[in-house]
Amino acid sequence: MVRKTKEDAELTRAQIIDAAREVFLSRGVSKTTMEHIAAQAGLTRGAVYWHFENKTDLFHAMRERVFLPLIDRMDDTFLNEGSHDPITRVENFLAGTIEHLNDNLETRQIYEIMMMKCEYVGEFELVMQQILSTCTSITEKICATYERAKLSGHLNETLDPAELAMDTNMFFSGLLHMWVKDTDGTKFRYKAHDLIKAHIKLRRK
Amino acid sequence: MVRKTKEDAELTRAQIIDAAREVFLSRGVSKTTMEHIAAQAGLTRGAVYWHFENKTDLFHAMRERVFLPLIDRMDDTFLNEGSHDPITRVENFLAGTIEHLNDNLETRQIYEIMMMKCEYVGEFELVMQQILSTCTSITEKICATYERAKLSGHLNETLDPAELAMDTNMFFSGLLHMWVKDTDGTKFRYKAHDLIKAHIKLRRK
DNA sequence: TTATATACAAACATGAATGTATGTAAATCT
DNA sequence: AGATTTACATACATTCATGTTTGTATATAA
Repeated sequence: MVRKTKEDAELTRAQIIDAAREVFLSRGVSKTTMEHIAAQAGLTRGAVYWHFENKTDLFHAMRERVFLPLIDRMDDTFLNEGSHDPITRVENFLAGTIEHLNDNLETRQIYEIMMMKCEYVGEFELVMQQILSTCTSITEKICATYERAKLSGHLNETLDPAELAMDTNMFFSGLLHMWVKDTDGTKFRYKAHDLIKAHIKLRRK
Repeated sequence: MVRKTKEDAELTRAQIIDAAREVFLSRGVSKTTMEHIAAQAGLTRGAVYWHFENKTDLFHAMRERVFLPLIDRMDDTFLNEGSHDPITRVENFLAGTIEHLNDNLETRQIYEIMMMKCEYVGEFELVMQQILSTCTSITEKICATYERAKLSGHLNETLDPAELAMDTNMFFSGLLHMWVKDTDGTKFRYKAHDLIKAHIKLRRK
């Protein structure tokens, strides 16, 4: 059996990405070979090399599955949830991200790979830069939201929106790391929502 | 030239660890070979294999140089700086850790390796567990300190020490990650102390 | 002072992993 | 219907890293 139809080929492509994710997760990106991935997908290296130039190419394909949607979701939460007050919108963004991780196996695994099973060296350093600038843009959006909260009187008026936004960003970054790294869920995952509530409570009037 | 004295051997051992750190940093742990390390140290693989069983063994030796002192420093800051009020002691711990990273090249590089140039797979998963439990113990110490602050009236009395401690822990974890990852220092490093001040300010009465 | 253990260097053997090249059957185009 | 791609599998060549073994000069111990 060879030469599938075009849709079939697209399907095996996705299948290879899924296989790569599984193997990356259990063996780490560096120690994963094309053979591992092919075997996990029930194919040979020939198929993998047909669809992807090399492991790096495959990694980026996997990553895009998650990080392009992330940007969209962020805008949605901040711009379209006009019914809640600004501080609640921030809270919903934080809680929603955690919920999304909780519900979505693919996203969760890719985050775990990127935080614990990947070395940011050479061409991967660009990825790290990209992550950092995503963080910066999140901070800016949170800052703008806190400023609106200040205007609408929902924010404790003794506090500075810019400082609060960066504090929230550090908090969230740390929370994400802990959440993802607590793979058995015994130490941090179950507290995540309470932590977010407590963090947000510090800001409310 | 062979067969050095016992002190000479101990010196080359340290030299190998230093070399490993440099190479781990630039090539990532997985892609580093014993040959790379030996060359960087001006030796052959024979020397490296004499002092260390394998790369993992060498990695752990490198890591211990930083993480054993860390535990000590933590106790010092929390227990012996009795002259300041509790909240200031927390602030000093946070700021002191950043300062230590700033001043100490070895520590900074090892943190960078552990956060960005290392895959936590197989035997390395234990290291991650260890890091997580260190975090938990930090939280506990911060919590105890906030509780003393509440008793001594330095803490805003509407706040819960346990919640605050976990919030501080997430904040600090995020800050450390950002600080280390901002390798050129243009995005986060220069703000670190202000971020800490702002974070602590939220807690003071 | 001689024997032995030490601190390495050099050589060897083995096992991957990679990328490419070739083969091939079926889908698609003309 | 025949020609040509496509979507893989298979085979090949090369490079590279590892671990081990052996060699050896010198500390150190007896």
